[in-house]
Amino acid sequence: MSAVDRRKQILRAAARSFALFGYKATTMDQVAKIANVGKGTIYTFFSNKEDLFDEILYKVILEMKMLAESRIDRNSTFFENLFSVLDALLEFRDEHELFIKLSQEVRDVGTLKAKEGLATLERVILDYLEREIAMALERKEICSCDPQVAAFVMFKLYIALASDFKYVREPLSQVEIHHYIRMFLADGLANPNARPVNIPN
Amino acid sequence: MSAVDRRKQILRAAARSFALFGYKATTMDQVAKIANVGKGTIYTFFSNKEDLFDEILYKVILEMKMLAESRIDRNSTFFENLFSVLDALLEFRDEHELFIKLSQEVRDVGTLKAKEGLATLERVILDYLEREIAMALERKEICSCDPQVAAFVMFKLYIALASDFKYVREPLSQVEIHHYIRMFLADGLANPNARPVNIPN
Amino acid sequence: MSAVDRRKQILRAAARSFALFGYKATTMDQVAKIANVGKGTIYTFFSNKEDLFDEILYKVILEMKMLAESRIDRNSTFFENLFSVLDALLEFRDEHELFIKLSQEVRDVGTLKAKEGLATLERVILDYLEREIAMALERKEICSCDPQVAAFVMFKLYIALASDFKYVREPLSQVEIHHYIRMFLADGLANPNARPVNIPN
Amino acid sequence: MSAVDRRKQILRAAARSFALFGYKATTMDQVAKIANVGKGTIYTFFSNKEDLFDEILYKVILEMKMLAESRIDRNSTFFENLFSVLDALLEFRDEHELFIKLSQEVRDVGTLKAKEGLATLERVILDYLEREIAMALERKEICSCDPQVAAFVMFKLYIALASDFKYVREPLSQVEIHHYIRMFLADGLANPNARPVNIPN
DNA sequence: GATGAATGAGGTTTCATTCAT
DNA sequence: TATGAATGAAACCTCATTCAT
Repeated sequence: MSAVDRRKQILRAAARSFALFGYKATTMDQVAKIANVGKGTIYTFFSNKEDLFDEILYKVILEMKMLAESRIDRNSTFFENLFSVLDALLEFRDEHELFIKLSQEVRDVGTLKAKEGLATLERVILDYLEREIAMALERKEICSCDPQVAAFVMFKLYIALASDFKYVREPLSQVEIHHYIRMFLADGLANPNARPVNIPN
Repeated sequence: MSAVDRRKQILRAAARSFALFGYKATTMDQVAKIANVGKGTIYTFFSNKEDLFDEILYKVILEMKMLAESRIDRNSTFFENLFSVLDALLEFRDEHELFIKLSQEVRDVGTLKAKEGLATLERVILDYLEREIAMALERKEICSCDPQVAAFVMFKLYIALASDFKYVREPLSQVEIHHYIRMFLADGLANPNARPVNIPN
Repeated sequence: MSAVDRRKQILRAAARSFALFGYKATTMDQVAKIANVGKGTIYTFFSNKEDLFDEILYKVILEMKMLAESRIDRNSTFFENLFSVLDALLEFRDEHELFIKLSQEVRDVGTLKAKEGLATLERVILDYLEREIAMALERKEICSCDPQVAAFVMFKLYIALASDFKYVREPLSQVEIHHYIRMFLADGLANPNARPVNIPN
Repeated sequence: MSAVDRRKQILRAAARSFALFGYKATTMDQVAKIANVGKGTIYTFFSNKEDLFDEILYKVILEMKMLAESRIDRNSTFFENLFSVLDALLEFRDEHELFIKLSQEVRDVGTLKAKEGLATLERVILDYLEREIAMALERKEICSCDPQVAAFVMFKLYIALASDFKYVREPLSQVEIHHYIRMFLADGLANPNARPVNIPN
């Protein structure tokens, strides 16, 4: 196997383990076993556990950024863009979701550097959302609110439905997630005009 | 200092540390230092780390149960009751918030017993919410949706606003939280009739 | 209760626990509980665990010395004296046995001082036996052998029958012990003249 | 050094320390230091202290069983067989002696499993001896006695001479041990026909 | 003087990291 | 270069000893 393949395999294994068990509970032995490489091999590519973590973080940030930018169309409405990006995210859900969990476990990551890394990603996402929301406000597409709070709620709502939910009930399909985000974010629960959720299955 | 005070001090310190750093990352040395007691002292009150954790968990479950039951009025509407309980929870925010974080870190808690404890609490809350939502649906107070999803979203929305938010921005006041939950849950962002948030300060 | 009574109670409790569980496995909490006094009380009489141990040791040494001396009659034969002392020891078996165990656990006693204490007692007993055996040899009462080895075997044989045996089978009565010591020590297993053991029960 | 060598070194060090200081008083630090390995290295071969102890126990049980079976000859007399096994045991004295001590410290071993392990070994040895003694009784090779008591005394006598003795005096040679066991067990101290001990040295 | 809650040194065990092969 | 055995810092927990009541 090539060195590049090995590296990717380690990254994939680590991402999977970090997501499943968190930063502290992920042991290098576990990563090595999942990646099917020797433990020492990890250290030929990454100088330590934190570095490995950071690289995964950085990759996800980059992917998300590119993905979002490729979907935004300045001629579309806020909600059209939001749902377009949302659908793109959901297509790679398995991959990103692995990460999404980590943002909730910031507190477990011992080192300052890793903490900052996670904060960075969250900040990148929130900043982007805030700008979009601010623009939507100016165009009166959404009702008056603090863009910071709105962005944060969107972010958490997405994570809750796309990832957290399956830990307590059967996981939601892409269509269901899409629908519920529209229901809670756009229309409101008390809105009598809200369309009922149509679950295809 | 009296024994009861010491016990409380340890509980407070542990709750604080569990909430800040998670279960695994909380060391008994740390708890001892925060509580300003010797490490051994903790073990005179709690037989081990898990016991300490369980006691905090149990106390929170009890408090929340009592609090919710005291606020529900069967003659009031769903949203009236929801906001009444919400306000009660927010009054003790500092105390409960400590716990709320833990529910996000279930996966990091090593022992089965602790895991089950956390799952229990979340399940208690969700079950309660689902029943209330199902009743509201029958009375047509809210629009058609899966009560399980709606309950889950409410739960996560509360945690996001009351607790998570302050890790990225200035914390929200009780009034703001109240208002945003109404906005996202009841009225919807796209609703032109939604009242703007009035921050007293 | 008087201070002297308290002191005795602690000594008795400690002797019991040392004998049952050994030096290391005996905790001061345990001694306090058995003695029905506060843990701190022990430290008003004994400066530390080792001191408590030493005192018990010293007391037993004294008792045994006095007991042996009171039974020895220079006009009697070696075996008559041996069995006389033996019977005296067996009368206080419960009390002494508590100690006897300790001589086997010398290796568990962490501190040099305690180790030396135990060695002292064993040495006192062995020296006494050696002198008696040497005298018996001169009088041709017993067959040619190294008094050091003979003394040691006598000592161990006594402990084995009077104390160790009950950990694997039903404990032996005083009469049985007496008889078996005679059989193994004086007559020999292969001796056809040896009288069979008459167990009264 | 090879892994197998390291493993053996740890076993040897642990056996030595268990024998010298007992189970509780043997620290993993001590074993590591004696074995000249890092503390963690022990845990690459044995999952915990008890496992390390059990392995030593099991090995000794096996060795003793095989050794005894290889020496027993049904056409020989009881004492011939006894001394044959005895000599075989004495050849590996250093190795077995390490264990023998442990049988005296059963009471200090905290865990049930270890306790049972030690009891098992003692029981195996005693059962074997009892059967042999019962057969000897039927053939009138030895005088009337309880086989349980006789077996126990033989066991303790062997331990006393082969192991315990050197803690109070110069250790006995193989020939001396052989001779004294014959003297005390077969002939009796008071037997005028007993041959004097011939120490070759 | 008696007490037992409080303490921290020292025990077992885990795991990120190193390094000889 | 890839490996995994070896390592020791740091975690949890016990218990002899102290000291405020």
